[in-house]
Amino acid sequence: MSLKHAALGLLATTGPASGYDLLQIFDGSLANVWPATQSQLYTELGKLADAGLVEVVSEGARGRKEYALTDAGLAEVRHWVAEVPPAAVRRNDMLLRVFFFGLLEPGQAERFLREREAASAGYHDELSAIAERIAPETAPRAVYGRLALEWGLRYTRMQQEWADWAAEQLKELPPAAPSDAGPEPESGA
Amino acid sequence: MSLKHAALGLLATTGPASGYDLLQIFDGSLANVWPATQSQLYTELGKLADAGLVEVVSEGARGRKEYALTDAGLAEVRHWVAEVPPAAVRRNDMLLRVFFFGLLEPGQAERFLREREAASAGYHDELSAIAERIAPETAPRAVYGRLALEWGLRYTRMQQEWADWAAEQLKELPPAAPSDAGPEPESGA
DNA sequence: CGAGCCATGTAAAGAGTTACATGATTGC
DNA sequence: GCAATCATGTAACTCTTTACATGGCTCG
Repeated sequence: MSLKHAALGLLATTGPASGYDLLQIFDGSLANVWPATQSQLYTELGKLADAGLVEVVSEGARGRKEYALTDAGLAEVRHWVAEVPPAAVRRNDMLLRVFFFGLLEPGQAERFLREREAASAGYHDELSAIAERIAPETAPRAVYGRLALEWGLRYTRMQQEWADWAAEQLKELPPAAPSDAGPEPESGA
Repeated sequence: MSLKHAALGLLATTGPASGYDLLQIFDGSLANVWPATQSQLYTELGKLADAGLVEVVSEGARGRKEYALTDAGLAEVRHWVAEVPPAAVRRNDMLLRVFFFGLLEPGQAERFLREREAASAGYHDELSAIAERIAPETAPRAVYGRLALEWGLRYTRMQQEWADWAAEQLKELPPAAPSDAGPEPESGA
């Protein structure tokens, strides 16, 4: 549902571009919020052209097709950004695993959380590095990307702190006598 | 990829259950981290049975089929929880919109962020209410669910604070003279 | 006996991923 | 000429959503 709008939005902000061009941008800045594969992008551009939201404005070397937004496409993406409420629930397979900690051996859950803590810290550092790289330029085009980046910094820090907190919580738990809700459903249960 | 493990995990923690039973649990506690539809669950249980990860242990009234984990299923879900690294990137259509703020009229982006701030605050309150409802019981089975709940509390607060911060940032921006990276790609560009 | 819940399934369409397939151009 | 990069497309498969379809049981 949103690759459509991601493609329209990119065309709107960067001007006419080929599928290949858009793909570079996806793999660059946008990959963290909306990854897309080559296959998917080309298919989507075809559909958008059929729908009249984009049009081929020039054909270059090697069969290169340059797409540009139509007025309808611009209206569509503006509407989507400003007026369509963002999706509320997001799937989270990390948290899904947390729900099933009861199935693990003692220590495994804590190890899991410590790994998450470290991974979040590492990801936070990566984002910090990016932030420093773009900050000096104060690139005017990057303002909005910087808002997203700040979200990432806060998110990764939050997750790091949460993982630490959660790991500490587990320490304080009684060793979970396997009587009540133990991880023993086995076949005979 | 994970509905499979969500279903296996539920069967593992709650013991044998029908598709209908699992659906109630999905719509209850698990809906926030991994929503599933009725259709999807029944199909998935069928596939899991074919794969030998679950088996029908009894058939009740109204065609009710009760599924239980097999040893293979238990091994699979334990492996998934403890050893398969959680997915790194998560799509976020809210942040995708942020990248395209340049397309909006002045004020629209700030309004968007204020709405997000309010929505996050509201969601935070909902989670708080849930937390208070389960806290007094100190239900021993809910420990892990509480870790996830705390994640939600921290996440919603983080997002609320970020949205406020981001809205303030936009205020401080120069009114974006439509010279450089302006939102005017139009047809003639 | 009818409403509401219990309970299961299929079909179709929209997204996304992975793999395959092809060929032109540029620069060394 | 060969490698890297530019550039596009198709096919098969999986996952998710929405809608359709069916019927049994329970309680008032």
